[in-house]
Amino acid sequence: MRIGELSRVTGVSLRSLRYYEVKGLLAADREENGYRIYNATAIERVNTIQFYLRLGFSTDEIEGFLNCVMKNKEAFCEEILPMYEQKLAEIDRQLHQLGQIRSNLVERMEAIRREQESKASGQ
Amino acid sequence: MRIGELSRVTGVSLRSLRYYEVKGLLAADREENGYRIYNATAIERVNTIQFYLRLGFSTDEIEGFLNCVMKNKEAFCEEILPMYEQKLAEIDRQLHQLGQIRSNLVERMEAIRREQESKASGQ
DNA sequence: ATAAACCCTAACACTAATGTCATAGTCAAC
DNA sequence: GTTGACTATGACATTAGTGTTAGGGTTTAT
Repeated sequence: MRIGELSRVTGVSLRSLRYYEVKGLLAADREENGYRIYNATAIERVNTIQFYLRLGFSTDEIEGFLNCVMKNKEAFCEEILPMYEQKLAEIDRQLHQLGQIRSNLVERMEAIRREQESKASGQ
Repeated sequence: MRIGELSRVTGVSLRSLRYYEVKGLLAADREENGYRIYNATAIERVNTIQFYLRLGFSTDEIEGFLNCVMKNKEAFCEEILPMYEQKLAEIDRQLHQLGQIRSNLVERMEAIRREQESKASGQ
């Protein structure tokens, strides 16, 4: 199939499909005129790429285990679990940081509201 | 005081101080030779900018209320509480999204571990 | 008068996946 | 044989604050 069809079937833009090729995630043969041709397995491959992107993995990270998880079940790939653990730690760091910011925001908001009330009550 | 001293006192880089000027956050007079000169209030102003940046506000957002909060107490500025609420909502959206991703990660990790164990137990 | 420390502007880099546009070749259908 | 749909590559834009470098003036102290 050509790139337009692959885009329609997967819902991924032409731009992104070409980008995945540049990043080494998605190979394509070429017709004589230079058009990319994909075999049927490309659909699942693109879906898999999107799956990992939504999990917060970068294309560079995905490149490290995509071939393995496409050939085997995820659990068979030894490199995948450490990647998950590392990504989880990253997410937890971000959650912690956002939580800190949130606390500070809420604290300031409460202080402002207290000041406004004390002013309104003629205090 | 000149920019180098302001940088030393506040711990903010020259680059950032000049950037704040471009963004309209921090005005500076000029000596005849073109050097920026700041009055003493610039120190508190820079500290205030940093305070809001750490709360997750952008320079554009800070520009909207900085003059008011520098002249008055925060609670006096009517525009500030809606900004806080908006920022809090933003943070909560991000927290929610990160939480979703985290759940998916953990779920996948558990599934992988289960598969590996069932394989190891000769299942 | 020279070295060291200071200041100026302007510009590129960075992150990272995607959108968009420009220019152009190819192909199918009518 | 021309229109319209499809494809190709390449390049710039996006976010946003900061780092860094280049090239060039100024001030201060010795």
